[in-house]
Amino acid sequence: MTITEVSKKFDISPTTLRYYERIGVLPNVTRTKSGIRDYSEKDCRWVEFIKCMRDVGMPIEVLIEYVPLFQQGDATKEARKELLVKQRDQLTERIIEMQKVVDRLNAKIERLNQSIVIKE
Amino acid sequence: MTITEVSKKFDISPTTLRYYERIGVLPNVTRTKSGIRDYSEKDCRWVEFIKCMRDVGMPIEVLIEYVPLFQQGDATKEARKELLVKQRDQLTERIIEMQKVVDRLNAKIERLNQSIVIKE
DNA sequence: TCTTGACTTATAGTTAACTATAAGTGTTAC
DNA sequence: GTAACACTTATAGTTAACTATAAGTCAAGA
Repeated sequence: MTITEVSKKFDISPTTLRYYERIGVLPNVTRTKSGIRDYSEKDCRWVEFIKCMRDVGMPIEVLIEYVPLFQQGDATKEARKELLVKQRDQLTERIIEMQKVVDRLNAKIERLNQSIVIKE
Repeated sequence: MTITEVSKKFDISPTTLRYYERIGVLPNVTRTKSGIRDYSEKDCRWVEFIKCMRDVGMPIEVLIEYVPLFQQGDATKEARKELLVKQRDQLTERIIEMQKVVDRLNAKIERLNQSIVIKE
């Protein structure tokens, strides 16, 4: 897959895809013999993973740490697990906080509903 | 309450508190006759609300829109309700997405756990 | 062959939301 | 009465994560 195809598929600009690769968040992408990026299945799975993690606010810093660990294979399993557990826990905490805010907004909305009804 | 007290209570710097007021995200704070900020109970409730909303990622833009609506009173109840409903829905969607990522991370962690156990 | 699109490096700009600095004045508590 | 804190306006800097521009090379399809 060319960079524009991947760009469309995941809605990430080619500039950003190159940027991700440059800063080490995307493992080196497969190239044609002439040097043009030719994203493999595996490359695409990485792109999707990065997008997914970025979309929920995982910092790029964390991904920059994770990628080389992954590439080093079995030796880094414990380290990767720790990183993932930490991120999962942080995400879980944020979900709980956000759910509380949803409840709070719902209470506000409910009060507005009631006073609107009374007025009519 | 002085600005430093409020700053400590909510863990927001005095600079940020003044900034919030300046951009219109915090309704004008009560002042002493000499002009020094003297946060009332109500002022504090606003600070807490703003902090809470910012903490879950609600954009300042949205709060800048909400505050004057609130100050205009009853006439803007419908508008405020719409704004709150929209924000609640966006928050809910983000929670769902984040929960999916938590599940995904859990699956990854589980796989790592298993392969670590097998190796031992 | 020529247009279109890919490549590179390097630098600079953008956005959101602060955060800091300066420079000068005013106020309050000990 | 003075040190510690508050105030103001204005401007500039910071951080994260892109996003854009330039300037020049290279390659593949109609």
